[in-house]
Amino acid sequence: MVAKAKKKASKKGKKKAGQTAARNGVKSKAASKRWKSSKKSPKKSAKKTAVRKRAANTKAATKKRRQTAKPPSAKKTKKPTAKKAIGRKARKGASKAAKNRTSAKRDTAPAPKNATRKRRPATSKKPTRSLVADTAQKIRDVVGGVVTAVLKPFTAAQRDSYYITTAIVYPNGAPHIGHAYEAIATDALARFQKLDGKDVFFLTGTDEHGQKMVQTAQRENISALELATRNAELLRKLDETLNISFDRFIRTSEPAHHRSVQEIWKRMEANGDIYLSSYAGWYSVRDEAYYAEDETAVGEDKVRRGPQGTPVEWVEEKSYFFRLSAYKDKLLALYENQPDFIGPDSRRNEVMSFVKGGLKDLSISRTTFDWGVKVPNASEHVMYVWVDALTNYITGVGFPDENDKNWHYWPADLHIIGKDIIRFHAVYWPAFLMSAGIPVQKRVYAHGFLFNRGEKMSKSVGNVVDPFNLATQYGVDQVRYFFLREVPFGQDGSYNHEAIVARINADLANDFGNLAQRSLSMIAKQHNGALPEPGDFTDTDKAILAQADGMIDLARTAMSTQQIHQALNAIWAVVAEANRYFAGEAPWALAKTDPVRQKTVLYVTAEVVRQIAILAQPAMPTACAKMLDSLGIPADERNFAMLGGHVRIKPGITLPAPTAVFPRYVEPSAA
RNA sequence: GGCGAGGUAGCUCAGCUGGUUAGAGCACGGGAAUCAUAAUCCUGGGGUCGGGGGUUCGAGUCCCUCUCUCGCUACCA
Repeated sequence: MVAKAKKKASKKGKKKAGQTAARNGVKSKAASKRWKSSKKSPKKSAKKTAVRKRAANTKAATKKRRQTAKPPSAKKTKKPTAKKAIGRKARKGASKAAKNRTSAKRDTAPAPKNATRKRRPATSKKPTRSLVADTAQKIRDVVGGVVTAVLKPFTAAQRDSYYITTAIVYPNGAPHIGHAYEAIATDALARFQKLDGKDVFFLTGTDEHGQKMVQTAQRENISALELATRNAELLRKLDETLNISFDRFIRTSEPAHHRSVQEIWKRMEANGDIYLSSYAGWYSVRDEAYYAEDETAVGEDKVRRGPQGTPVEWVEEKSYFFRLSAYKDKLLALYENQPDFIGPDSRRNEVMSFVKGGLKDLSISRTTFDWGVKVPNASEHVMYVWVDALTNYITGVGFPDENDKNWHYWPADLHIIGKDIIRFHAVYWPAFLMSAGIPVQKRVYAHGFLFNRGEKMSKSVGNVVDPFNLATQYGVDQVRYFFLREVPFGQDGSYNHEAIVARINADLANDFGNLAQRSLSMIAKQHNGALPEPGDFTDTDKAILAQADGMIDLARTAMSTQQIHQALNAIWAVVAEANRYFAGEAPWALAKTDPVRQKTVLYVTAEVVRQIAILAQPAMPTACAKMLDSLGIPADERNFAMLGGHVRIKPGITLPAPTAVFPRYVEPSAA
């Protein structure tokens, strides 16, 4: 009983902490607390679409292997001890035979189920091709509805621009790994669209106002603006280090932003949605949040404290309110009519249930500090948090100047944010926009949090990782790849040294880097660096080419719902298959027995590597550029229009000496 | 308390509208190859699918129940 009560109490405290995340920008410490104990990452909708593909891949790959394998029955008498074991083995053997039959059947099946299988070559010993088609279809089956919904409001003809944003960061400290993660992911999404032909605008920046900034600055004996400037520069430097391709870095202290915020305020006011009232309660300066009476307690020192353990004081102040309560039905209609407005699905469910529960009006101004945007015609008021912060997304493209050269980008296609601020982006922001008569953004996608060895990063635990150090230690592209591939986007993720090294060495050095190296060095040594002219393609060649050609569609499908890891999975399935192809064809042996055939194999491999390198650019721009240099691909032939098989690498061109693009990570001590 | 999502190999996870023998990656064991950044390829062992009922010819896959985990949210004190 007591324990239960205690548990409840703490639960409540945590919850409130999360709600007051307010000004903490992208990720609040307090909000993060809630995730501390979560051992497993939430498995939600993302996972469903995510892994289906992978499963399909691997399954088919296994089938293939089994087809070429010896009859399993030959080995079945190994361990006749346990009855169970025998039964098991026997079953497995039978299973293999059955699977062989089915996959054989599938390969000769009369008609593909659907158009997506059109690339499937006529016949082959490798069922992996159909696997690609299957995969594509499966992804479509799962997310197809969503994809079409995304595109519904704007057909391609009407709109080829793509406006994407990160959340703006609260710069009261140095940027941490969470900022790096969000920037990397958003950058990969932005680069993908750009390479795919979209006119992309990518906004990021800092949310600089609020009392906490003032307090931190006071401690350091500098002004809030100086503090903001210092940390904004650090953040910008981090972005540059990580190769983030933002188009504009916005700071909310900019005069342009103040103008913009005041304008949206006026429009909301003109619409009758802002009114003056008063706000009273127990206020914690340190948390910058109000607490209900029952959330506070008087301690032994006779000081009343809030759930975060910070002192609170009774404050009554005039405050402007936004009539959020009037938007319940409109918001619900928005979620219904635009099912893809919030992602992942689990977040959508949460938001909808929150809104269904009824909305309270929002306090949107403060008189207790003045570091912020002044309320029009009420200069003793400063805007409080969300009207100010959220409006950056329209300031960034020129609001309120609708003749601005960038205004056509609005409404944003995608706001990438942390899961702790989903409500502000999926409830408040569209309500503000509706009130002001501005089109609502298309979509909000919430990513998860990162944990160091499963634990939240904290100074006391001593596991704070500086994102700059990560980049230095492992390499920028390596870090980017790791986070994008390792963490299903939308779920929480965990990272540690071993996992990072494993990805770098296995995926990048061994699988991809070495594939390029082993083929290109053969071209360099045996063909004087000239890309050989291929002979006729065998079914095997056609199979691997078809799989490479199919990558772009898979990637597009995955990326349209921000399943970045899924796109990379699809690409690396081809990397694996290409290694199988190379080993199977053994061009080093063909050099002596069948030189013509060897040329074809080397050509096909180069072509597959080319497509992989082009498609992996959003994740690893620099390394892939080097790889494409090694393949002699001109700068203007590195976009996604060059994928899919209608364009092939040109034989005959002389390639520069290959260099190791993805070196193995060797422990410093062992080096 | 309400709503929602989950509990499948050592780890991370796939398994669509129920169908013959439950899968992958990583890790581990064995073998092959030697072009390549000692990088690759093949192969094996290992789960009775949280517990218990039920429906069905047949359930990881549907229903009930218990239990545990996680998320959102309300309220009491």
